[in-house]
Amino acid sequence: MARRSDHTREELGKLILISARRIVREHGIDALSARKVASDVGYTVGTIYQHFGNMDDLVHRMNGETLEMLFDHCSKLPTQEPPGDRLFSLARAFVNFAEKHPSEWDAVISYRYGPDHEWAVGYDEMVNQLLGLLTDATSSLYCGGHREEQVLDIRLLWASMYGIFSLHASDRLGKGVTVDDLARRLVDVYLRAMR
Amino acid sequence: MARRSDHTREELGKLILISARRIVREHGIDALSARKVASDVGYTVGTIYQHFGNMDDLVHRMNGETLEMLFDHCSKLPTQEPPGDRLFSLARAFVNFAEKHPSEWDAVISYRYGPDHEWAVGYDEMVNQLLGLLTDATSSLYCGGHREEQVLDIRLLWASMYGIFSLHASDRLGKGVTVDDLARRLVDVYLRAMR
DNA sequence: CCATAAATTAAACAATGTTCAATATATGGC
DNA sequence: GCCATATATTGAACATTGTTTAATTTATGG
Repeated sequence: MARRSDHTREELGKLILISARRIVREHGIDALSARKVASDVGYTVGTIYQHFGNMDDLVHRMNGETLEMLFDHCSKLPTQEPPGDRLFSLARAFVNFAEKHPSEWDAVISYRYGPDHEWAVGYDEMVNQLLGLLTDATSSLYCGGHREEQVLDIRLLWASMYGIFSLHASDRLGKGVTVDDLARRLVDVYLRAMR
Repeated sequence: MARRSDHTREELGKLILISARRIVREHGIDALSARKVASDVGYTVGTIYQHFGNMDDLVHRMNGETLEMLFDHCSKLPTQEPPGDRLFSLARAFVNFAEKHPSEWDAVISYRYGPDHEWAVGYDEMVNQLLGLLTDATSSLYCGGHREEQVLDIRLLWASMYGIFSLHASDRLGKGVTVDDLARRLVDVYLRAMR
C-alpha cells in the first residue's frame, strides 16, 4: 500500500497529471487508461478516481494544461509587429507548438468526451485567452464599428485552424498538403478579405 | 441459428450497414457496438466480423455511404448560379445535410479510427467528388494560371468547414455562434479575398 | 492511546473489441 | 437421394476498458 504521507493530496493530483501526460506523449491518447496511470504512479485504480471523478475529467484537466502551455508559447511572441505579420506569427506559433507536442495536441483536438461531460470554467477561460491573442492581433483591422464581425472572424479563424489540425491528425489533409501550407493560406485569405 | 439462406452474403452485409446506421441515428456513434448490431440483425457477433473485419471497417463503410448521401444531396443544387452564389448554396447544403442527419454526420466528423486503419479507395474517391463540387463552383475565380492555389484553397475551405462541424459537435463554437453563421462568413471571407 | 476521518486497496461488474474451435448449413458431384 | 467439401454461424472465451464499493490501512486530534 502506497503510504499516504508520501505526498499531499495536491502533490498526488499533480503526479497523476504528469504521469497521464507522459503516457499520452509516449503512446498517444488511446493508450491512456486509469490502470496505467495508477501503476505508473505507484497506486491503484481507485486512487485515481478519488482525485479525478472520471477519465474525462482527467483528460480535460490535462488538455486544459496543454492549452496553457500553448498560451505561454504564444505569449513570447513580439507584440510590435504590424497586424498582418503578427497574425502570421501567431499561426506559425500554433503550428510549431502542435509539431512540438503532437500527441498532447492530438488529445486536445480529437479526444471525445462522454455525453454528460461538462466544460470546466478554467478550460473555457484558457480558450478565451487564446482567442484574445487573435483578437489583439487583428483589432486594428476593425477600426469601424464592426466589433461583432471581429468576434465571428476570430471564431472562424479558430475553427479553421481546428479543422486543419483535425484532418492532419488523421492524415486527411490531402496529398502533399501540409498544416503549415493551410495555416499560412488561411491567414493570407483572411487578411486579403480584410483589406 | 439464423438460417444461412435467409439472405445472400451481399444482402446480409447491407442489412448490417442499415442496422448500424439506425443505431447511430437513434443513439449516436458511441452507442454502436458489434453485439448491438448483431442482435439487431438477428445474428451473433462473429457474423459481423465475417462481413466486416473489425468495427473500424464497419464505421468506415457507413461513413463512406454518408458522404455519398451528402454528395447526392449537393448534386441537386442548380448549377447555373454565379460562382459566389453557388459557393454559398453549397455551404448551405452542407449545413442542411448536417442538421438533417446530426448523428450520422457526427460519426463522419469525429469518429476516431484505430492506429492501423487504412482508408478505403472508395472513401477517398467520395471525398474527392465532394471537393470536386467545390472546385467546380470556384474555378471561374482562378482564370489565371493559379490552379495550385485553387487546390490549396479547396482544401482550406474543406478543412474550415470540418473544423466548424467539429467544434459544433462538442458545443464549442462559442456563445451565440451557429454553424450557419460561421459557414456563411467563411464563404464571405473567401470570396472577398478572391475578388 | 484511542476514536474518528480520510486515503488506499482489492475485488467485483458490466461492457467493449476480437478470436476461434465446434457446429450447422448449403452446394456440387455421384 | 447421398455424401464430401466448403462456407456460415454460433457460443464461449480472452483481454482490456471505465467505474463502483466494502474492507482495510493510515494519519490526526483529543
